[in-house]
Amino acid sequence: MKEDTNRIRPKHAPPARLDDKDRTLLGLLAEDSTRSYAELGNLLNLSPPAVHERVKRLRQDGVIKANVAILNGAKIGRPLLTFVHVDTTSWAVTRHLLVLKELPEVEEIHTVTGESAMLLKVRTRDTQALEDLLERIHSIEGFKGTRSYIALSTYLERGPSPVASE
Amino acid sequence: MKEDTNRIRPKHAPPARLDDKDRTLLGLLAEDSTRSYAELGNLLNLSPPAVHERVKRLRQDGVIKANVAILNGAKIGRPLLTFVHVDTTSWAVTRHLLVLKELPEVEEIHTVTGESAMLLKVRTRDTQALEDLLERIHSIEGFKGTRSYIALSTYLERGPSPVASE
DNA sequence: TGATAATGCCGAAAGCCATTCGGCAAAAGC
DNA sequence: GCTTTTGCCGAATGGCTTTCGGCATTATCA
Repeated sequence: MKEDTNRIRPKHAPPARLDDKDRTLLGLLAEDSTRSYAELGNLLNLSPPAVHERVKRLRQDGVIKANVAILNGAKIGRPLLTFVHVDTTSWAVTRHLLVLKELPEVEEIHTVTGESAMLLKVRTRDTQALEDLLERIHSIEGFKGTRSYIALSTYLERGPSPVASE
Repeated sequence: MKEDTNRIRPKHAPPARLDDKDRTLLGLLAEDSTRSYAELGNLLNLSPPAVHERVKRLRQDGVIKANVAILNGAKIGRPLLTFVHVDTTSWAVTRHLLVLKELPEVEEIHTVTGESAMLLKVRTRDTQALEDLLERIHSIEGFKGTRSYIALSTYLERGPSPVASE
């Protein structure tokens, strides 16, 4: 199954064993990963090497997937955020949507429950660029239609946070 | 307008002037922010201090909003990703939704076009936790109902990428 | 066009910080 | 009860960030 290579399925990722220090550490890093191990150590009552070992372990276990810079969509020329529900004639067609991964304006691709098969999160320069993208999607065989929801204001946007307790 | 403090509106963030090196630099950092200035300098044909100055400027200009660790939702006890469309009786009610910002399972809050006023991205431990959240939303006055779309598989999930050219 | 200011870069140096290592204590396994 | 494992610390090292002075190029303005 070549198509499954880059798929993220919950069943493939059993929860890791984390203690309270791990969880607060993850919360701190999910908020700001530029903090030094010394600073984190102060907040956790640990020495810098101890914090380092925990981070290293969390990385190896795949709990920390990556460290990335969060860019301001508007300031990099993509002020328009849109959620696109994609209707298909059959589930097999969803495979063809993976070509959209190569497009820089496409940020998320999910298969979802409900009346449409897939959900996209896309960020474009303007409505024209959104239209171009929708045109491209409709050109692929097996697509019935799309429903787009344009984000007017964004009040919160962050990544996954660790649960408070075990 | 106290309520606008944390709102992100495109009109408040005019695009920054970026050259090609800025864009490739942003692309690299959005992908992996652990790269050293020496490594980035090699890729950009710049010295480490030059890269540092650019990153510093991009941070000050708000182009780089933050550096964060991306956590594996499944491994931190939140395997269930759901998009929730929230219907309200009036637009004013959307203000009340901001209390949801405090909940760790809520990752995104947007006002959107279309039949419902708001769109949430939430990540919970299980369907029970999702139900608790929906119950909480419905308990707030002014809400008509919700439509939830559970993510079955996630094929792509990343942040904003800079545009290819000016 | 020519003087001046501003920008962006480099190389060198300083200092902080990540990273490694040895050793220890507590917990877990047998 | 002994052994193994785990997690932590303190010290030391090396790499990297960060600062600084100076230079070249470009922009500004007369």
